[in-house]
Amino acid sequence: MKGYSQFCPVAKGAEIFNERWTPLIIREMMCGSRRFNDLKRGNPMMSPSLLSQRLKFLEAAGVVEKITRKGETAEYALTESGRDLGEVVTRLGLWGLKWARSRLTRDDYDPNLLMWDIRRRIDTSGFPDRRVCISFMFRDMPSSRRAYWLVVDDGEVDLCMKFPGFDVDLAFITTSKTMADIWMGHTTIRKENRSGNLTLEGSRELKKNIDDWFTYSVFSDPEALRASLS
Amino acid sequence: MKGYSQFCPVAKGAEIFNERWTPLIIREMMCGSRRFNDLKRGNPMMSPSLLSQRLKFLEAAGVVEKITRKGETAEYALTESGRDLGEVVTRLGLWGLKWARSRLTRDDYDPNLLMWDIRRRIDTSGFPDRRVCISFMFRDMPSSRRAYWLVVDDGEVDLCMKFPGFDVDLAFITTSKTMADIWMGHTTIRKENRSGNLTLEGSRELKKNIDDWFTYSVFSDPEALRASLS
DNA sequence: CGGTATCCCCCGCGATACTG
DNA sequence: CAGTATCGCGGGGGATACCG
Repeated sequence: MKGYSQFCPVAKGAEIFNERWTPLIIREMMCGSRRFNDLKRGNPMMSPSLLSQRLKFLEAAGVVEKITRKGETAEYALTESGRDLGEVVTRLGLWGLKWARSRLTRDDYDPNLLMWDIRRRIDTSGFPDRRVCISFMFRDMPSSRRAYWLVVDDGEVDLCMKFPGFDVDLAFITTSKTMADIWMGHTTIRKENRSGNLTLEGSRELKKNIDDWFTYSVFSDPEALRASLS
Repeated sequence: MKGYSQFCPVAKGAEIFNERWTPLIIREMMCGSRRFNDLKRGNPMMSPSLLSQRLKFLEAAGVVEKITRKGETAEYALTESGRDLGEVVTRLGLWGLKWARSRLTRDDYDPNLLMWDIRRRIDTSGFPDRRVCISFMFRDMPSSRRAYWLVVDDGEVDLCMKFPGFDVDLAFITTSKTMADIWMGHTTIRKENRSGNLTLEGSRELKKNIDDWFTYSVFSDPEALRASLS
């Protein structure tokens, strides 16, 4: 993007922040993604060349640093400047949550992204010492994005888009919109379960403890999120 | 800008906020501009058609409202949503002030914009009950943007780019960069006056009271600005 | 003054392929 | 897995003219 030819700090900030995709790259990093393909996965519609270009620009702008250790794959991290900018991203998100919810379209409810988000925040600390498989079935989606499996093993959570071949311990059966609304904290698992929009099938134990291991989006509690900002 | 196809509130916010020029339009409104040409003057590099387009978009997004009173010229104002978004703009500015200052280029020091900003914040309450004319001469600028006059009369401040024909009560003689640095609070009038980067010629009275009527940018006091945010 | 209409260029960026 | 290379188009947006 060309500059604004203004000395105003808002203009100088916008020259960096207002590039397309930039807030979403920073958000992804704040959520813990450090590798190229993780960043890409969090932004599936972004082409790799554009992501590469943006990362270089943000690096030059002092927002991101690339860490290359020999033998290891490169990682990207926010600098102090980047973490500061991350607070702007969060506040933009809080604004979006409050004022732009009505602009959500069907296209926005992509289960790929939703599952990628959910996967990241599964709390495995209370899980049994064996492999656990949790399936998600989105009735409203075409076969290509209808079914997902989270495989929890030894504290690791893997997201599969093909049946991994393991017994399913718990199945979520719902729509992508209901699941996204749950994830965003606009409703709860228990409420949607009771109303019939969400069916849970499988382990009683996992169902009982669901509030312990199924962690909602950080935006599900706006007050707490806002309070966490400086 | 096409959307991101993401339900994430950051993405929905960015679909509105991250359009080119949008933060600067909102900043301009926060500073009190309400009419089309005032908004345009605060963003001289923006074409009128694009400004018109953006205003329509922001109106549709619920950020701006257009107020049309018959017989009067249309005005634009921030809605509650827009004022909320204004806080994001301010925080982006605070970030830019802290982390993007080094990216300032010569192009950014446009005296037109600087004078437009200064004009807006002259405090006329302590001025005498007669017309006062204050000139600004930027030594480093070509003739087209070398000289400006602020004419204060009856509490109104007019910005002239041609000599208005009035006696000059006080003259600022400096460079655009020094004046911008003063305006942004990176230095002060007195300091630059002493060091010789700024020459003040004219009324002793106006010089003595200069801290009363020459108001710096809101960004000159970041702590106070931050404290003013919710 | 307060915009709209038009034209056209350029480049951002999406798509795809490919490479180490 | 971690990117780079290439290509082509679409439309964003800059410039200018014009209208009510």
